[in-house]
Amino acid sequence: MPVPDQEKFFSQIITHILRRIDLTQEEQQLFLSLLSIRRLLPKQYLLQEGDVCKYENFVCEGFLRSFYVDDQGNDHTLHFAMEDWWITDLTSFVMQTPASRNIVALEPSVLIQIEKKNLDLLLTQVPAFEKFWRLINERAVMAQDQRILDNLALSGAERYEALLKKYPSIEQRLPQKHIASWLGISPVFLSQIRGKNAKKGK
Amino acid sequence: MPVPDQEKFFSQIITHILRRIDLTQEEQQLFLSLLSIRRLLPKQYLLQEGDVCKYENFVCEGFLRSFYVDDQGNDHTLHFAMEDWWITDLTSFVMQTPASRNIVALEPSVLIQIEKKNLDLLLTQVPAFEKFWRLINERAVMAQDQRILDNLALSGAERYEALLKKYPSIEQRLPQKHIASWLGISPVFLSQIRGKNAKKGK
DNA sequence: CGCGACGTTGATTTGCCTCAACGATTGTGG
DNA sequence: CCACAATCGTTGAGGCAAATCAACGTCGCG
Repeated sequence: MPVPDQEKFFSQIITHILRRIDLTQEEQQLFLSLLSIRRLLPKQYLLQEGDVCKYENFVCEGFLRSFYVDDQGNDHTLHFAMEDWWITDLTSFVMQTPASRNIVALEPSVLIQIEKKNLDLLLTQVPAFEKFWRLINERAVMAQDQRILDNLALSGAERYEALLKKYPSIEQRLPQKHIASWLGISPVFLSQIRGKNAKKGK
Repeated sequence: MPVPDQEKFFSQIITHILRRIDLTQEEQQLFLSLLSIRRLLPKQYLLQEGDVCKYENFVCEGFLRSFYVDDQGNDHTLHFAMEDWWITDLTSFVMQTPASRNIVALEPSVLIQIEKKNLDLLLTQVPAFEKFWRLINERAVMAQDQRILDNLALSGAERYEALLKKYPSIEQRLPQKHIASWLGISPVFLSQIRGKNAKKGK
């Protein structure tokens, strides 16, 4: 029995990919044949610490969070992912080693997954995908570089401001504690920042 | 007049590349024809904030540092680069926009440079290089991801310890203030950490 | 209705910074 | 070759940003 809406999600990822590289019909078909669709409910785990990450995941719908839990049980948010974003534990995926982090759905989500061995196959069969992943990685490097810079150069309040500027609607979609965790500050402190900003009529 | 030691540096970068991808003799020759060699003295700038970054730079010899200077004049170290590493301002290079940061030599250095338009040409002429840069970017993503995680989850002292574990000889090559700047702590505080570690017989 | 998750607010503590003074080292010009 | 300046690391004192702890109100949900 076919996955409901499979066509819709496949066409979504094809659109996403054709924005960056050109593919023939045959190449597109090969690509699609290597994918699978995965649905997650809120609080459902896509990856757990210790497991080997088998997939690169493209988010068709929903919202995911990857985070690390330290010895004292505090969790630290590494990444978020929403529609048209990719998410994985890259180190675990590339090296096929146990993951150091968890990935969990925050909303009902639909993902398209490609398995490691299928991705390897795809890259040899259709070299255009090398370019695609070069570009994806390139963007990731630039974004992470900026995040590192912000962590080094800005205060908690400034980082929050920068985040809001880049993703104005983030607050509608995420509990504050996860935003705080991504920023690297405590939820209590984020609340204080918001309190001050509110007074200043921002 | 030929650059002294050019052959040596070219063979160094070819070795570096053949570790990751296969190339024919012709492809290697094309690649080499797109490169240029650059020498820097200590304190000499490779890139200055505001300039557009024209090159990807491969370090044959020496040591470089990229850093951002904030409004208050504090500098923040983004990256180091030593032998067989690449360094650039990726955002400036990819988008051809003014750089937000500086890159400076800390030691006498020899770089191999490839210009943006030559790299673009190379990528279309020799698709194997797409794979090469995908792999380079992949490594960068993994390394930066770990750095972000360390910044979120570890104290200054712990980050220092992690750095020493990964690069035990880093202290021989870098002044402490640059290490502190990379770690995101003040030089004074790093000195205190070292003082405590020394007492504990570490 | 009652419980648990979340955000807020206030009090206290702490990790790290800034400022300042001081040796040690390096480099530079006389 | 030496004097001087400049740079660097160390050490101590005081201060601030942000964490922790705790109590409380709100909301959504079983």
